[in-house]
Amino acid sequence: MSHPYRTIGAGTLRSDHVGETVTLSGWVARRRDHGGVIFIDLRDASGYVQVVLQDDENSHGLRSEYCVRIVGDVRARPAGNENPELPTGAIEIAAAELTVLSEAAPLPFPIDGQTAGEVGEESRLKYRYLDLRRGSAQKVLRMRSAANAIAREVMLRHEFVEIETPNLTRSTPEGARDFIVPVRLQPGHWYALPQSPQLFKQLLMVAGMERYFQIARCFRDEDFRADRQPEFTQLDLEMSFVSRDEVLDLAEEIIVALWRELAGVEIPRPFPRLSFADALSRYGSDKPDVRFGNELVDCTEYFAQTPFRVFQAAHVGAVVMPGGANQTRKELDGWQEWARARGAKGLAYVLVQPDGELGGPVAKNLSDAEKAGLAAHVGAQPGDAVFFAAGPIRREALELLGAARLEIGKRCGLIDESQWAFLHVVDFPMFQPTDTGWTAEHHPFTAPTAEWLDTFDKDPENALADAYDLVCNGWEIMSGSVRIHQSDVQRRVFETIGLTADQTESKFGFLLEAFQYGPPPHAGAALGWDRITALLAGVDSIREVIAFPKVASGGDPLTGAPTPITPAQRKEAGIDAVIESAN
RNA sequence: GGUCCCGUGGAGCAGCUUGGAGUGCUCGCCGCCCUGUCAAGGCGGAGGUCGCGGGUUCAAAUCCCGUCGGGACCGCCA
Repeated sequence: MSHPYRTIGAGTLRSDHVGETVTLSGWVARRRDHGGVIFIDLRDASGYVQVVLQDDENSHGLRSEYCVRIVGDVRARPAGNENPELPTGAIEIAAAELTVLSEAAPLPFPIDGQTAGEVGEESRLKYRYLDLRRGSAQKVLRMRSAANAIAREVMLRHEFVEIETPNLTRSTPEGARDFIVPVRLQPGHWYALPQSPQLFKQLLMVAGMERYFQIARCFRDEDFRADRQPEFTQLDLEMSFVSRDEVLDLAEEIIVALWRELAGVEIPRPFPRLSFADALSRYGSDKPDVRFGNELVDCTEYFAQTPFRVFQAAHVGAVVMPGGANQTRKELDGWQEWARARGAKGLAYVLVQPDGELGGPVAKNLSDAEKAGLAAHVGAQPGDAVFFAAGPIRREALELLGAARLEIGKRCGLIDESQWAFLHVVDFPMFQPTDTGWTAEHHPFTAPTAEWLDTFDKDPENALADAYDLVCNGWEIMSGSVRIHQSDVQRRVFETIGLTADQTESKFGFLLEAFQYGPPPHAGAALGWDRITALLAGVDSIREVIAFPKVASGGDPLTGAPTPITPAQRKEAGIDAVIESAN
């Protein structure tokens, strides 16, 4: 039986098919018109094959990206004309029949060819359906599909249940701005799109599902970054009757399976674990890139008696820039600008001269004893530069140095790009200070660690939460926590962050009510699926792994979204309805 | 809300520092030639409000101000 369009994939043809008559359908990737004979590279989802056509009006008129059907015989290429570069290079199709299924207008940018990857992003997104015809883009989306399948396999093997949760819901307690949707049936009332399925998955634990997962779309109305889109995908999961390590084990299993099958790399387990406190001290970040060392050095004690006013601070730290002493004045000034762009006053530096003497504007402010031992204390060699951050708030000083460390890593080529450096960051602070008190660092349902169960509300500054992040090469790719299931603990958390009973009732009364009916101990996490697939694909932006992403102003160049609405739509949606009790 | 980079025929770039005719490169497009190419080749051709507006100047792609669009980052995103 023959198929009207295709009997076999173009890219699958090999020498053993010689002699067969095949029907192929696909696109004209390239054509080479010699007059009497015309070669075209026919592309379909399986790959390419060379088709040989005799010159006639039909074949001569073929252009790039015409959609065509070819019937012809597979034959071995004439001796000497094989192309070992191509999987199908030993054979070719002698076309007996050519049907143009549809023509293509001249292309807005090259699809096949060497410049294909260099096209401006706006143009690529406007014609995303053409952009996606390119092999590299196809590969990425197919890989993402495979990643989904691998994750599902792992989850189902562990008896997780895949459950969908609403996209039209109410505002949840995460910290981001909500996208809101007017409700025609209740003018003046609005749905919120979920920032994550957080509350629903906890309700599913109350419901006795025990193990839930979902490849869930999440929505947060915040500004874009290379790794942030307003709608993004998480592999969301929650487990009953487990503690932290079982969640981390499962996460490792998912990651190892993904990297094994999609990157061909065996990631050793268990992944290293680092406390938040150590991550901050050593790397100045809660998502350290540990593909290189060059760790921060604490200098607070070292400068305890310093005559230099700037270093008479609660916290002084340093990071070394190898070979940084021979930077030009302009480059060193550039670092000051770089630091100011991050809200710092500047970035003090000392240059270790080849003879070991210290140079730079800061050196003359230091005592002789300080100068003598400084290079040894921070681990600097002659020729290095040492950057310092000092200030009243330890975390701020360390984060500035952490950013400098990353920048140094990039500029000095310290980062081993071939490496996959996974680690769990654990024991986050439970609360962070606000102008008036405390707020939850993670979210208000995050449990304290066992040591802090009795005392977290007496010492919120130092209390630790049983929360965890998974980091790869400096990207946060998973975040989760053990949840609170005891009502008295929950009540104490609300009191600590200053929520009144009325506020908790109106914000998440339904969850607290559910928790009156025998909630199981539970814990969970969400894996940033766009970031994980971007890492696997080796691309710099998650836009590359999303079929139809948005640009930084929130628009989609292809559809033109968002658009204004008509007065009729506005009226029908009830956007302008006023509710007296609204606040 | 802020900082920085980019915007030049369909694509990707150079030209801008030091103002002087839309000047150049690679690719694509159109036509003709061409029977073994695979980034085919040869000849010829078309295609531009230099993002937009204003200013300086005898003269602006080039300098200045503003604005729009894209990107990176800070803030923001627990």
